[in-house]
Parts: sequence; C-alpha cells; structure tokens
Amino acid sequence: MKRITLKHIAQEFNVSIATVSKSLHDSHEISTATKNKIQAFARKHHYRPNNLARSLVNKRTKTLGVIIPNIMNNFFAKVFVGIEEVAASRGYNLISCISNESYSKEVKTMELLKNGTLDGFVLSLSEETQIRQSYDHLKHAIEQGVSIVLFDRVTEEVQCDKVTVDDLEGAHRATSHLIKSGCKRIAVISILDNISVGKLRVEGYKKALLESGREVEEKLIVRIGKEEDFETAMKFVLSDKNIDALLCLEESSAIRSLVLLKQMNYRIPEEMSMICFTNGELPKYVSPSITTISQHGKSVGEISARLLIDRIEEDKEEAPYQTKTIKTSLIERESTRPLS
Amino acid sequence: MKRITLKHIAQEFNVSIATVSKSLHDSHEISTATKNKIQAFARKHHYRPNNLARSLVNKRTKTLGVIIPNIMNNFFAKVFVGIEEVAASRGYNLISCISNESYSKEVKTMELLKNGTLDGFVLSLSEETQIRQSYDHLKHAIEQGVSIVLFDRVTEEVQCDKVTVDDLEGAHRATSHLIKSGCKRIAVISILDNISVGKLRVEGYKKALLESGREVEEKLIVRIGKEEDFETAMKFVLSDKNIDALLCLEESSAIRSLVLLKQMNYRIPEEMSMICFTNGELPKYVSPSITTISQHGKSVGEISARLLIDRIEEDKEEAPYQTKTIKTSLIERESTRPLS
DNA sequence: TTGAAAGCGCTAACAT
DNA sequence: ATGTTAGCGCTTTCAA
Repeated sequence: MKRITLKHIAQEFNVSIATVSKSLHDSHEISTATKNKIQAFARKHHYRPNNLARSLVNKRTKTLGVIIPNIMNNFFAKVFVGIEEVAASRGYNLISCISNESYSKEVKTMELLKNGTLDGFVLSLSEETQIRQSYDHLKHAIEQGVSIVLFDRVTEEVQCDKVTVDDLEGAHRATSHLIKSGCKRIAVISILDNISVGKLRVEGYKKALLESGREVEEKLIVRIGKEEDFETAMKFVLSDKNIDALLCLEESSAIRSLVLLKQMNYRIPEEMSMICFTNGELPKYVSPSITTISQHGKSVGEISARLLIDRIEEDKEEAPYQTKTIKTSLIERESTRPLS
Repeated sequence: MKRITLKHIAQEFNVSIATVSKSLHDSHEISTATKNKIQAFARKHHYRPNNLARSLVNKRTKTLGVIIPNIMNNFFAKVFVGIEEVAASRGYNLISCISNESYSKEVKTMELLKNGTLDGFVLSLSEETQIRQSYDHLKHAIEQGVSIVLFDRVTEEVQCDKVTVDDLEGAHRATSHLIKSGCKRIAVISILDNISVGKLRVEGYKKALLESGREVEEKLIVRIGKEEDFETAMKFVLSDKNIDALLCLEESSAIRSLVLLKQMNYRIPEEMSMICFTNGELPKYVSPSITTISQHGKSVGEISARLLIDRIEEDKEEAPYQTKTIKTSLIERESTRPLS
C-alpha cells in the first residue's frame, strides 16, 4: 500500500486539493461537515503530509545538521544528547555526521547539506580544520544564509553564535587545586595541542602557576603527537623524578598514564597526583579514580541547540552574535590529595 | 546573498531551465560552449541543487533514519559509527534520534519521519517497546513501503531484514569459559531482562551449564530492575558464599559489581571470576581488567546499513528478508583465571 | 464555503 | 542543440 496524498483524498470526495489541505489544517474557511469527513478519512488512511513538498514551499525544513568530530568521545556524546533533547522538544530533526577529525569530511558534509535540506548547523571543528585554519566552508554557508552555531572547538575567524567551555578557567582551577594540595612540579600532558581547547588549557595552567609565584617550565608541557608512541613519551617525562603531578588535557592520556604509573609502582596521589579533563565513566571507575574537570557536555549541547533554533525561528538573522561560555567544575576523587 | 537556482542561471543566459539542468548534468545533448559557460557560472556562484526539490521528483531522499536507544552506551555508539561510515561511503545522510528507551519517543520519531523524508530506517527497539510488545509503528511503516532494518534488539513479530548478535552463543561461550577455568557456581547479573538480548543471554548461560552436566539454579539468575537498589541486590547475592563467578549481561552492572567486590576485599579472579558483555573502554581499563564478550558493534552497524541500502537501491523490495547473525568473541583479561 | 491557479526547484519525456 | 510541458505534493492568494 503506497502513501496517500492530498490528491487522493480530493478525488475521493470530489473536492479540490485546496479544500483538503485547508480541512486538514482545520481552517475556518471550511465547513465543519467537510472538515470532519476529510479528517476522518485522512486519519483512517494514515495520511501523512509529505515533508519534502511542505519544506519546498515553506523554505523551512525543521531539520538541523550536527557535525561532531568523534562520537566515541564522552564529551561529544553528551553534547549530542543535549542537542537531541532540545531539538526534539522544539520539533526539529537532526541530520548527524561524524567528521572523524577530518577536514574534508567536514567540508563535504557541509557542502552536501547546505542545499535546502537544513535550517542550520551545530558543529565542533575537526582537528584537521583547526590545524589548516581553513574556514571557508563555514563562511560560505553563513553568506548563503545558513545559520551556524559552533561549540567547544571554535574560531575567531568565523562570525556566528558560539558556545564554549571555559577551558582556560578549567585548567586554571585544576592547576590551582594541585598546587593547593601540595604539588610542587606539575606536568601537562597534551595530545590536543592542535586544537583551540588544548591551547586554552595550557594557558590556564600557566596562569595558575604564575599566580602562585611559580615559573613556567616549558619542558613540563608535554605535547604528544598522534604518530609518537605514547608510552615511550610518557616514560621519558617520568624520568624527571621531581614531577609530582599530571594535568592531562583529556581522558585517554589520563587513563593510559594511570596504567603506566601503576606498572611503575607509583603511589597515587602521594607520589603522583592527577587531574584530567572530560568527566566520563572511565575516570570515575578506574582505580584510583581520577579527579576530573567536568565540561558539562549536555548543557553545551542544549544551549547550542537553543541558540540555533532561536536564531532560525525568530528571524533574528541580523541579531548580534553571541558567545556563551560554560564554566567547568572540579570533581574530586582519589587521584588528588584532599585540601585538608 | 541568497541561494541561486536553475531559474536564475537560465535568466542570466536567456536559455531555458531545462538547458541549464542538462548542462549541469553534463548532458551530451548540449553544446560544449553553452555547457562550459553555464558550468562556470554555476561554480562561480556556488550553485547547489536543492535536494528537497530533487527528492520530491525522484522519490528518493538518500537519507536514512537511525533510531538508537541510548548513545552513551558503548555498543550503540559503535554501531552508529559503523552505520555512519557505510552510509557516507554510499552517499547517504543520516537522520538520527535517540529513543532513550522510550516507546512513545520511538513511535513519534517514526511517525514524524515516514513522511517522505527518509528512504528507510535502521533501528534497535527501545526497552519499553520490547516490554509492551507493540510493533504497529514498524508494521505500518513497512506496509507503506518504508524499508526497515532491525539490529540487536529485534522481534519475530516484524518481517524485515535483521542483524543480530549471537547473544546465546556469546553467553554460552562466556559460561563455558568460566566453567573450564574452574568456576563452580556462576551467577548471572541481568538488568536487561526486559529485552530480547537479555533473555537470549540467559538461555546461553543455561545451555552451557546443562552441557557440562550441571543444574540450573534459578536463584543464581539475578534480575535487577531499574527501581531496585543495585548495591543492596548485589550484597544479597553475594551473601551466598559459594558463588565464585559473575556473568554480567552488560557493562555497567559489571563495573558496579567490581567496585563492590573490591570494597568487600574479594580476590579477583581467585575468589570471584567475572565476565561481562560489551567490550568498551571501561572493562579494559578498570583494575582488574574484565574479560568481555565483544559484540562487534561496528560490524553490526556496517552490515545493517549495507542491508538497508542494498534493499533500497536494488529495488528488491520483494526479495526475501534476511537475518544476519554476528558471532561474538571472548576477550580474556584479568578477571578470569587462565585456562592453563 | 469552495476552488482555480501559481509557484516552491527540479527532472524528464517529448517536441522543435 | 535547445525548449516546452507536465508533474512531484504541498501552500497560499485570489476569485467565485
């Protein structure tokens, strides 16, 4: 059984398509009698308006594009959940893509989708995009009237609404916490040095050190690339026996460091304290559990979606762009010494 | 700057829309000269065909719907990645929704989307749907000619292509492994008793016990509901001091059991062995690390997407439905004794 | 209260 | 080689 259209219904009752359309929209122009019979018929036959046709006329699809670098990342998964909830509650669908940190995938997706299918985009820049600093795909989209909200990994280069995590403050908070708990030399472990948030976190770390009257030792800021062997790099770091704390800029390096430290029989947190970003399940259940900076991913998603939908719906395409910044929180666990 | 259409281009060169359309499709009917100038103009002005209009004519949207019960679940996240990859490689977009284990969300989503927006659905049933056993939304969709692929949590009630994990065999494999490693009394911890896969896993467990000449003790099959306090329930289970192995039917109960066992100073695996389903990061990095049954989520996703796209594209709407079953693998870790 | 007609942007069969 | 026409399914203005 094929899908039924206005035309079919019109034929059934020997009325015009317009009458059927109006009836189904419960227009006052139509008599209650005809409305009733048409509505009943439609319901009985599971009539569903064709959204493509409708969107073509209305120039609104009620669909948003979401581009996320990696869904296996706990933070992004949470953001996605937040976006999804808000979108659903406001009647929007989501077309979602995983850029997999690839610039070309990101570009292709945007190209593909800014063709009428979407009312706007929510996205976080892929690592490669941030390395290349090529943002033309975003700029073009905006020029063509597609609204965009950038979250987490953003850039000054593009004029649009943004939702960021206060990474600088987060790293500052983490570093200060380590200092207060008595740590003397704190190393930073970063595999995110290519992306905006990584850089901000390093800044926050430096700021905290300076504020407490310490010097920044560049060699304590360990940037590990994708090609390098993580374990080897870490062992080299740990050969500096005076390091007594690790600030890991994301989850995975924290977990891997922890495994290594345990192998090497470090006592945690006595000999080595640890804090990491991204408050997923892992840091919570690993032992010792790891003190984390929560970035409130779900809120980031919710706010991003709201920002985008508001801009689309209220036709405030000319309204000034805003950047909302979410504060982080520190969740104390076993990998740091209590602050007395 | 607004989006440019065939009409605009046609006006620009004083030709018909058809000529423009053909030029952009590089038709041999059009002279190279006109084709060139039209293509150049289109490129320069970033012309993108409106997909809505195109889909309306073609009756194909090249878009699939994906409904997943919970994206924070490692298995489903992997499935999603698999679907995404295949879909992208074959030129399909994904409209994705999280049912959040809710029947009504699942129904609403399907209602909303089987309106021309989609060529088909890939979905896994929500827990609530499996409890209510209401599958009319799926049946209607199929009647209306929307192709569906069900994965992981499936039902016999609906006639469509399916991709399942061999849960029975997985649980059988896990149980046999525990038996071979010397475990005497194996308890099953299930918070999935409402869903198909949960039941299959229990069956696999029973089968393995019987095969090894043991009896099935129903009280060793612990079904913990959402409302019950997990910890209290587990403590009660563990009051039976003869239990020396836990088969956890998913990740979270395994992790929580592990925390509890460590608190209670169990030696793992000597006094208590453990195996759980879902091979995510958690079982790997927790200590002791947990032996798991991998369900190969990404493959499940890939196969599902392929099955769906094949059916859509090859117009084999009448082809017999298939069910593909993915074998699990056992990944040995520290929570089980080696098989010597 | 109902209907005719135009149009959203595109495709495709059929002229010319 | 180019154009005309009809139509996908729907909304909306204007006319009856």
